[in-house]
Formats: sequence, C-alpha cells, structure tokens
Amino acid sequence: MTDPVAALARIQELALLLNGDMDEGLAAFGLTPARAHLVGELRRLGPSTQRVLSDVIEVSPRNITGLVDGLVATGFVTREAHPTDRRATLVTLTSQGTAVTERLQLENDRFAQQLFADMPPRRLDALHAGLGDVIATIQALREAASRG
Amino acid sequence: MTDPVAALARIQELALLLNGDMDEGLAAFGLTPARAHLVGELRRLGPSTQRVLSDVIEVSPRNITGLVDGLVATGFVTREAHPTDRRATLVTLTSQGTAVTERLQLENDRFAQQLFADMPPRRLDALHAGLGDVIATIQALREAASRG
DNA sequence: TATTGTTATACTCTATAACTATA
DNA sequence: TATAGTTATAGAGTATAACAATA
Repeated sequence: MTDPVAALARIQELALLLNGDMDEGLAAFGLTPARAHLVGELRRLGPSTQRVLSDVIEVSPRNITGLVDGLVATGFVTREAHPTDRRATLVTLTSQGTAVTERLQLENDRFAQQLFADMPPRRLDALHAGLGDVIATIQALREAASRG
Repeated sequence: MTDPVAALARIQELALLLNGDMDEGLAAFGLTPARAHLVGELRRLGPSTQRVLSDVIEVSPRNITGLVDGLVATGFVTREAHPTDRRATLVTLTSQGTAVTERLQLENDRFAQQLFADMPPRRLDALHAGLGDVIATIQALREAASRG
C-alpha cells in the first residue's frame, strides 16, 4: 500500500532531477531553457512571426524580443523580412540552430534508451500507464478548477 | 511494448505540468519558487545563518542576501543577531512564515490524495516502484558520468 | 482602428569580484 | 589570515505601458 504523498514526492524528486540534467545539457549547447523552448517551437512550426511565438510560448511580446535578440546574437536564428506584412519579422532557424536542435533530440532519445535499458517491458508499460493516468487526472482537476 | 522515448516524454510532460501548478500555488501565497525553497529549508533546519543557507540551497551568498531581503520585506522571515558570531545573522521564520509553509505542506498532501484517489492500489504501487527505479538509474548514470 | 514589434521601466533569480566587519 | 555578509556590476527571464510603423 503506497502512500499517495510518497508517490507524489517521487514524481517531484524526479522532476527536479530531470530539470537539472536538462538545463545542464542545454547549457552545453549554449542554450538557456527559455531559448531552447523557443528554438524547439521554431523547429516544429518553421519560420514564424514573433507574434505567433508569443502566443505559442505564452509569454509577452516584449519577452520574445529579448529571447530572439539573444538567439540572434548567438547564431541560432535570424530575423527576416516578412514577405507581405512589413510590420512583422519572420524568425528563422539558422543551419547551426537546426543542427543543434537535432542533436538535442538525439541526445534526449539516447537518454530515454539508457534510462529504461534495464527495466522489464512489463514494468515500463505499467509506469507509462500510471503516468498517463496522473497526467489525465491533473488535466481533469485543472478543468474542474477553471470551470469554478 | 512501450517506447522508452514515449515514456520519457510522459515524465517530462508531467514535470512541466507539476511545475506550473506548483509555481501558481506558491504565487497565491506570495512566494516565488526560489523563496519557497529557502523557506522550506528554514522550516527543516530551524534558524540558520545565510552561509548555511547558501551551502544547502547551492546558490551564491550574494543570492541568499537577495532572497532574504525579499522574504524580510514580505514578512516571511526576520534577520536576528547571531548569539556568538557578530559577523553572522540568523534567518528565522516569522509566525506568518511558519503558518504559510504549513499550509503549503497541507495543500501538497491534499493534492496527492486527489491525484491518486481513483487509482487502484496495485497501479499506484507499480507507479511508485517504477519511479523509484528511474530515480535510481538517473543517480547511477550521474555517478558514472562524474567518475568519468 | 487594430496589430507588430520596439523602447522604457521594473522585479526576480542568478553569478563573480571587491570590500567591511569580525573571528 | 579566513569567514560572513554586503555593495557593485552584469546577464537572463519575466511583466506592463507607451509608442512607432504598418495594416
């Protein structure tokens, strides 16, 4: 009989560990967490206006200006003229930016393999299912809360 | 047959969700994550010098000065004279600080109950065990990496 | 008029380095 | 000489508000 509080504590401990590792990994590539987030969305979306990035990342337009400034200075992205709207700029991954995001993805996948290499498939299935339940429950609780 | 990459992705998604919820919860009590961490250690350790807090939280002494400044300004802690070392100050939780940390603890526990209320005990056990394995594996990988 | 992105301003978290007061 | 905590300085992430250029 596992104590729910102990189970949550384990999730929280794991979140902390992964966060630390992730931030270190990003720093090794010259990225901060916030900039990596932006670069990741850019990879998913393709060239995007700052306005779109602001909506997707859920951060103020002013903040996007700062993040893009940093990424331009470190060579991950460029600002290009928008073809039809002269108010807007298109933020575009450089080849370096693309290469780094791809390597990050590969590292992440390799880490996943390492992490579960010794876990029996049954146990991995159970873990995956349990995590899915927890995520679903959190989302349900959120919706209930937001509906009042 | 669960894909390890999918399992890691779920852990990362969950970490993100919990982080967001946690930060919101703290903000509702007037605490930032960094200040909440300090207050939590203070609860665990009792009145402590800034030097000790710097070591425990693993953050520069200068940063502790800033965090304590903020917590003093918002009424969570006080700076008291150290009884024997006149260079040092003892950071002490106020009654408000104590009350808030206790409420945070209660909320966390209540959240854990809610989160797992509908999960069968077997499944909770499996999740708990799987998480323990993952944490142990990460720590082992870290040690291996730090030994070169 | 509404929208895009900027400048202006401010707060938090983080760091290193130099300095003061004490040990 | 070493330690505790500060001031000085700097960079990153976050926010709101005012403003320019453009739609």
